[in-house]
Amino acid sequence: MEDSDRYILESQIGFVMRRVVQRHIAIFFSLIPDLTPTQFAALAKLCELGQASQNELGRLTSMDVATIKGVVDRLRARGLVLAEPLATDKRRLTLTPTPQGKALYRKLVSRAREVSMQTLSPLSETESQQLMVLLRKLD
Amino acid sequence: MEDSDRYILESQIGFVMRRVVQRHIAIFFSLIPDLTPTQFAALAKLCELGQASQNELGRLTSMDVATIKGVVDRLRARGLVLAEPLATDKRRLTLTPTPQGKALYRKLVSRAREVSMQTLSPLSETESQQLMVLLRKLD
DNA sequence: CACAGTCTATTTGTACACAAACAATTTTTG
DNA sequence: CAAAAATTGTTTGTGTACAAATAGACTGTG
Repeated sequence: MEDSDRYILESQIGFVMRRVVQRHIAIFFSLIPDLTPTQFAALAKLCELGQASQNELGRLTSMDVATIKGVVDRLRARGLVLAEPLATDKRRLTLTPTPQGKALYRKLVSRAREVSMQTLSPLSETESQQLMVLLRKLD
Repeated sequence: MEDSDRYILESQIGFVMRRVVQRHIAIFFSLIPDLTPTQFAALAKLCELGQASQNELGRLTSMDVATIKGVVDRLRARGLVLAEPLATDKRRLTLTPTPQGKALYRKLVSRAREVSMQTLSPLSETESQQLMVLLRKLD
């Protein structure tokens, strides 16, 4: 009764994940100080698609409407993304990466791969794959 | 060359973890709307310790000095935590859970266990343990 | 003992993250 | 076709999260 009553914060999945994410973000920042992980994700996805509406980009990068707006606004302010209203649907804002946006993405993508590698560096190849499989099930 | 050039956002550890954390927070909120995960972590740790300085509590819950201040301020505002300057070291703020804070913690702790269980519910017992072992290595 | 370095807490500024409410526009459907 | 429903984007408010700067208090060493 005593023992089962104890709640060990450090053993909870949420707590451990928060710490792992903190470490990951620190690694990201050390290798890519130019952009935040979120901004890079949005830019990467937009470069992959070539074009997308703001909402669409948010959905594909798992960002809330309010969040993606902020992220896109900052990318626009830095001249990495262009936004234009869509003629055929006046609700939508069509986003396109600018040449600078594409260039920055191309420059940073290898470092982004390195971020993932460094994050997983305490694990063996097999362990890394296992982890990804398990995390995907929680996705 | 083509294939190794592709950067698949959805396969990156950071992206997947962000999504898993989002799901976890949603589960947390559905079971414990009273407090945020962070607030609960701080309260739980403080109840475990009985007492701690603000900085100490921050370190033990992996929160930045500015973050723990905000969290503690909100717990104090709700009468869950009491803060008193320490006579023997005037820099420190001694934190103690109030009776209401302790009562709330006792009330919520079983639900917090349930949050962890629901988060891990897509995994078998063995898989959950594997995941925790792997995440701890990235910690 | 003095003072340089460390520690604690606060403040400010930037950036996610999400809920809720709103306006403007499609789209659906009765 | 007209009203209802859904979609897109914006705004506001709350809550992490972290960097950097500051002030006050302690500690250690010369």
